[in-house]
Amino acid sequence: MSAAREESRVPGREPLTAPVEDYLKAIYAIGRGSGAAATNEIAQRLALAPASVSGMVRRLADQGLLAYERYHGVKLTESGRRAALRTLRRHRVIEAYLAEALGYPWDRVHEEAERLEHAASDELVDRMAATIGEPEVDPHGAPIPTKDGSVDETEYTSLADLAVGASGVVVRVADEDPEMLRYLGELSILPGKRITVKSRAPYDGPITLGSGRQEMSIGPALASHVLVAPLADRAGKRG
Amino acid sequence: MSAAREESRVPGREPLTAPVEDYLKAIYAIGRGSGAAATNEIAQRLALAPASVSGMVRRLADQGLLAYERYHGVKLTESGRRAALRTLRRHRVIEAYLAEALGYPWDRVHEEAERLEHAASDELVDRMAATIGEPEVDPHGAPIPTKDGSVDETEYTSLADLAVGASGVVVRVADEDPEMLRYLGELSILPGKRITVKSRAPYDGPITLGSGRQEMSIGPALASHVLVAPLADRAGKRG
DNA sequence: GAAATAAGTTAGTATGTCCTAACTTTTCCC
DNA sequence: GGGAAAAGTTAGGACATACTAACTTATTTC
Repeated sequence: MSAAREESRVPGREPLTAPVEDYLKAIYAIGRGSGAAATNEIAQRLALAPASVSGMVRRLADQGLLAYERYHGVKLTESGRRAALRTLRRHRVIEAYLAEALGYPWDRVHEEAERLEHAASDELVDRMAATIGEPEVDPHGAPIPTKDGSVDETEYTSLADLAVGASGVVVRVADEDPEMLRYLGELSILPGKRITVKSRAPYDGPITLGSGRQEMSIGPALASHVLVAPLADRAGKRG
Repeated sequence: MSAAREESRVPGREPLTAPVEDYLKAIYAIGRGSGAAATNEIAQRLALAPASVSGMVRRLADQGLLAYERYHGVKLTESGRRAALRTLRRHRVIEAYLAEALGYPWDRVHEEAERLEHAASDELVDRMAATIGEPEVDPHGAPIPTKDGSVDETEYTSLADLAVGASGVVVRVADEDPEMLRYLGELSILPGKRITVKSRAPYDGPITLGSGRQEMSIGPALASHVLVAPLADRAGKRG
């Protein structure tokens, strides 16, 4: 490799390429850190052909980032997990910074962060985090991994699983689709909001919610992306 | 190309690759917008083998970004010049932002900007510029191209060319070497500083400068990177 | 103006990442 | 448990970018 390529390395971390970082992030997201990831699912997340994934996971396994058994999916090694979390930290700090410091709307931070995360040095990310007061979550409520590689992996309840009558505080919206985010924003279903399930139509029908003095109705597909911390004032989970 | 690659395109501008943007910037810098650039000089700036440049330059010419005549160097076309200035604007706005908003020292903004310039959208760059008050120069005093593609191309006098007795205001340091920048910082030779040439030793010897109540001596190699706007209070240029 | 030197090009190769087409293995279902 | 469907792999190729080695063109120098 040339001197120019050497120079393009990002200081403060291993010189993983952007595609490699994307693979690791995807595998982490699928396995939530622990479980195995299927070739097809990786391919779908990254919008690649399954054949391309087969080739790449072999190389990542050779580099010690993945444990790979042919025909049986992959798992992150400890080293792979650390790399994935470093990228995830960069992504989420950048998202938080764009929203806080530069006034980005929450539906557009993801796309920008998706590119910057590969180019930003750890120093930049740390300065961003310090400037906005060491945030613990990104604008969608996703937890930001710490520098030493730990993350809050609490599994929250989806709004689609909250029983009628139960209340909860929205902690996270687990989707980056700008349209969906804008719509939720209009309904003011945002991290921190308190919400009560008023009713639920049968056959996976619309869910009626109360939030403050507002009342609204959303479909289960949307609700499934809204994660809440249930409040212990009434019922528990749905059956 | 795959959907993933499509997605990685930066919105708000042509999807030029990072290497292509680097070539255009280098060619612009060599030709200062107008003149021709030699293959070898491009290669040296980018730390590439001349043969690699021959290949790339042909492709850029095919794309209409360069005018290329075999064995006779290249020139930017109007379209190439515009692309170069867009990248230069991104680079310099980012440098200014890193220094202003994130407290980066002036000797480290270049390296970070060198990577971010390829990943940042025009929207991000515009928000950065707006946030720090639409700067006109970067931390080294280099002019920031405007969105519509114009730049201040004033040619300033180098400190090495300023006559004994003449004064000037430092407008720019035309080098990105961190060590050099730190040294100049220690001497407090910074954009905006007023400086007088007190004496000049023969045979390209050290130049003695006065700045405020300070007096110091620098070599001509260093002085040649310090650009000044001469003040009309005493002598003119050195012959 | 011809030889020496400098500058630039082509040819052939490598690397990383992607693709499609064809094949193999695993899983599912009756 | 055997065949269909789903999942995954290999083979072979493309593309962008880089390299080295060998060659060609341009420039300098006497």
